Amino acid sequence: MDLKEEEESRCERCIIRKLNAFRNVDKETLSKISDVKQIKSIKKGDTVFEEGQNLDGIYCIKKGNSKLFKISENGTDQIVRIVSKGELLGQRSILANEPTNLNATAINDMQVCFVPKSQLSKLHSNKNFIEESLIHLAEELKKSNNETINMAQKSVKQRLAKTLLHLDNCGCDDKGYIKLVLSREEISSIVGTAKESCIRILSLMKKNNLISFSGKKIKLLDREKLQRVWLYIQENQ
Amino acid sequence: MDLKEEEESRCERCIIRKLNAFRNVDKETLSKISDVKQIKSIKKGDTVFEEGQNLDGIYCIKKGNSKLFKISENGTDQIVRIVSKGELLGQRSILANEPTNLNATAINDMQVCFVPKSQLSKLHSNKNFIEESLIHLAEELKKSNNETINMAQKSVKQRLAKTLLHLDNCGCDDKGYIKLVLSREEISSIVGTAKESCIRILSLMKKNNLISFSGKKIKLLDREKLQRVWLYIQENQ
DNA sequence: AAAAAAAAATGATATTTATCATTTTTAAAA
DNA sequence: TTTTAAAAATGATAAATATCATTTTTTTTT
Repeated sequence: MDLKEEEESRCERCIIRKLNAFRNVDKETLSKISDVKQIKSIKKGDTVFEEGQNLDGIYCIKKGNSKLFKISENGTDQIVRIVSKGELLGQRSILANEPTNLNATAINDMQVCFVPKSQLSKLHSNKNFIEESLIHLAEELKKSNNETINMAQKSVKQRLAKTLLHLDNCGCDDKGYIKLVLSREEISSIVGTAKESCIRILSLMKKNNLISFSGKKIKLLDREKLQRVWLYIQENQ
Repeated sequence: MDLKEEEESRCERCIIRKLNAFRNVDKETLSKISDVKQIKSIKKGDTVFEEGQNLDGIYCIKKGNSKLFKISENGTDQIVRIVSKGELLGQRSILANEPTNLNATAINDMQVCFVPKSQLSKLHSNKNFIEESLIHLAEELKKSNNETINMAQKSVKQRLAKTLLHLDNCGCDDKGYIKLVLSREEISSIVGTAKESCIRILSLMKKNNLISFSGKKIKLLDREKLQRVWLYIQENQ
């Protein structure tokens, strides 16, 4: 077994362990799709796919992160989702057999496994796979509905607190800083606000000892208070 | 065939014709589920289901409209979707096998067909049905993502214009008024704003001859201009 | 290391939207 | 029909957020 194969096999295991969509697919089918799986490297800032593009497969993230976003007329992006290791990119589009409705760009250097449509159709006949996909889409729909409601009803401060808690939940480094390093502009694209507003509130949170910075990196100092900001329990500040 | 059976059979045809989810299901399976289908009447303002409730079936809307919404802490609802004749209620929850995440209430007097879970599982083994469900959820997810983006990036005026165009698209009466009559508060719950803000903008639109009123009913006078408001093409006003 | 460019931070101000109070209109009940 | 209640409309004001200008800091390039 040469290095490349070993690499692929490791990726496979990673998918099996981490990926809901493939969790219940039998080994035979998995080995069938893994035969043709291609591994691609995508540099930070590079595009995985663009809105309106016809995909001929899905991407499984092996390493790194991608942002799913829409570009608005005035140029400010809206990030809909951050996709991480073990998750799929392009699933909705492939399942609906439609062009993508969102852009996907690498937030940092990525490695992805590409599974062509032709191979996926093998999985399509697999009842477990299609049922997992259903459950996954149902889950995403619930989350997305909640996001809509949050955008409509929560203040920028609340949404920012929630975003920080969410990013923190996705992983910290050994010093407690949020692993996923985003620019202030990217953070405001998640929150759905102007970057100046975002920066202002971050500064305020720092002053109030809710968070601290190290360069661009952010560390949460008081998760409980941030949670209370998110839930809008007002206190002296 | 007594009246009740005739009624049921008409309902069945309505489903077959109008409902994507059942479009490709074979007649045999359909007749199986229609045997146990129950017809329920739901009065305006009454609850179909509440957030957190465990459903034991889905509702097909035969007549009337329902709003899917979430109640926020401060009491202002956020309407996520208006569901109309031929569409399903509770689908996401049943497919994910989870409690509902939204409330469903009758906007006007409704008639619904209730299909119990036990009957649906027969459909679950039906490849067409489950694939249609996948496509439907994928479509809903795309719409919901767009909603999130609109909430984040469009003004109240733009969102209101879009809401009016959408409601108008769902049907008008013979005099051109939007069929679905909503209170100002319900409209603002769709738009995601305070009812006073909503009323103010409606008044302004009326003054500018974009719309007219007849009681609570609204008629669109200039769909093109409303479209331009939605797209934010500014003009003298 | 110095220069240039990009990102972050801050201030001043304008705009949008929400909130509270009040009046008017419409619908429902007695 | 009169009374009562609810919904819609309007005004005044406050709060939230965006925008533009400028400075400071960080990062990148030469």
